[in-house]
Amino acid sequence: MNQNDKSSAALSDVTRDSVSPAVIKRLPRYFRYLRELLRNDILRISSGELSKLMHVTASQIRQDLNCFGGFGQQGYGYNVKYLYGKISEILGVNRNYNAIIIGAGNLGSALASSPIFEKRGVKLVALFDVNPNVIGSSISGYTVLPMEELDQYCAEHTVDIAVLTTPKEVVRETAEHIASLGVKGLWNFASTEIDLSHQGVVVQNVHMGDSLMTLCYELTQNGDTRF
Amino acid sequence: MNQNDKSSAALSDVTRDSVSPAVIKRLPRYFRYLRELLRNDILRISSGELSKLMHVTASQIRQDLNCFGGFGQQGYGYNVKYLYGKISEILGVNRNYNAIIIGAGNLGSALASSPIFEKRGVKLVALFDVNPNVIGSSISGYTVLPMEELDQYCAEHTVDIAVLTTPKEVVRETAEHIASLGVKGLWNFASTEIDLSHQGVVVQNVHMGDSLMTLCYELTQNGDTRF
DNA sequence: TAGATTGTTAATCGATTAACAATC
DNA sequence: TAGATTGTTAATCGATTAACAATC
Repeated sequence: MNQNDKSSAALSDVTRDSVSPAVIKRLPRYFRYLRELLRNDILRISSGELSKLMHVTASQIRQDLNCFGGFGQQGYGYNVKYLYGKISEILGVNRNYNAIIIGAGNLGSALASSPIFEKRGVKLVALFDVNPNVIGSSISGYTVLPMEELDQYCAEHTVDIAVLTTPKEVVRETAEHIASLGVKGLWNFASTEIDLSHQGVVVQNVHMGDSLMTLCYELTQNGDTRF
Repeated sequence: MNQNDKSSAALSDVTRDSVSPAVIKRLPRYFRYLRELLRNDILRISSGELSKLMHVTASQIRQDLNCFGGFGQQGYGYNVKYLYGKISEILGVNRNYNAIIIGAGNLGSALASSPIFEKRGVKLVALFDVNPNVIGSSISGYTVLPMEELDQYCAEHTVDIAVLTTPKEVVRETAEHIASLGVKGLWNFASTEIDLSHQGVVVQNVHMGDSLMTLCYELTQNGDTRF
């Protein structure tokens, strides 16, 4: 949307050069803050102002954004709408990726019912499960399909992302199966890590439990009058 | 459990000195792999073997573990059971922290029904919600309590961690309210970031959406024959 | 033009890796 | 003892911050 040819070409050139993982990990955070600014009708912001808001240095913001091109203007700052558009483009928000959920248990249902996909331009298209009690039931407007239909479904539809919310015991074989069907992205919620990079499949392992443990660690360090 | 006084004292000394954030973030991963080794009756491992398993350098493993003390033995390697115990201790797994969930919606229910707390030595003790349709219902054996009873509950019970699964619109005020009741740890699932470090409250913001966006970014970089 | 703020280079800081002496 | 592997120091690498010239 609203993209001019010149900067779009420049963008592709730059994004092909590998950008540091540290920078990439920060992009979604910029995306969130820019959206919030836009929601509050703030149309212009300097790296200095944004740095106060986000609690990072202005230097880091300018450095980060410049990995992808000169999105600002000297003496003015950044046009929030334009910058938001660029970050969205970089993150692939306007690519309309299709996602399926494998495992329509509690977590799968929670994800299906949440706006998490929609807000990031990802379209949830189907849910699958092995449990006969769940198959055929309706979750957030989706009829849960049996796993037996997965192959056919993937053959007939474009599926970019599979969300894995199966028990961890079966997640590795499920992942390999899905990869064999040509799905190129896995979003894995099982605590078992998956690596299919050798097959050209990108994986994000979520590990909510690690986050809980880090919290416990910090609690344990932090004063902790109970002990 | 099974802790000898000398090494325990040494441990406290070391943990008080601040360990680098990069190391801390890796601890839960060691915890996971060590548990898995133990489950497979592997009682001894060298940094070299563990490095192959975890796809990190042996040097990093030895460096990381040494932040907390000499847990290995030259010429032998590491005793898996002992090391697992030590990491557990560092992460506070045996401290029996109590947690409550605020917001018994889809995600809150999913967490309550999962073994995520139990596996890390955290005890879920109650769920709260504002929705009259949810209050009084039973989720995974817990009767959902009305938010009005939160203050009294926290006064009468020890609550270490509050899990925030409320809509993001109310998460900041909820967080401040909970902090005012003396709860020292927040596990926040709303996409709005919370910082209450000035009040001595530790917070882990989960941001599942950021993970999804990073996946989309990688998909976009990775070949991506659709475009 | 003068003021402001970016883009970018150089300096600093922290984290990772390599190497090896200590030691089981 | 000889072999293996840790603990630890030193070297490298990458990421962050500071500084300032370019420029709107």
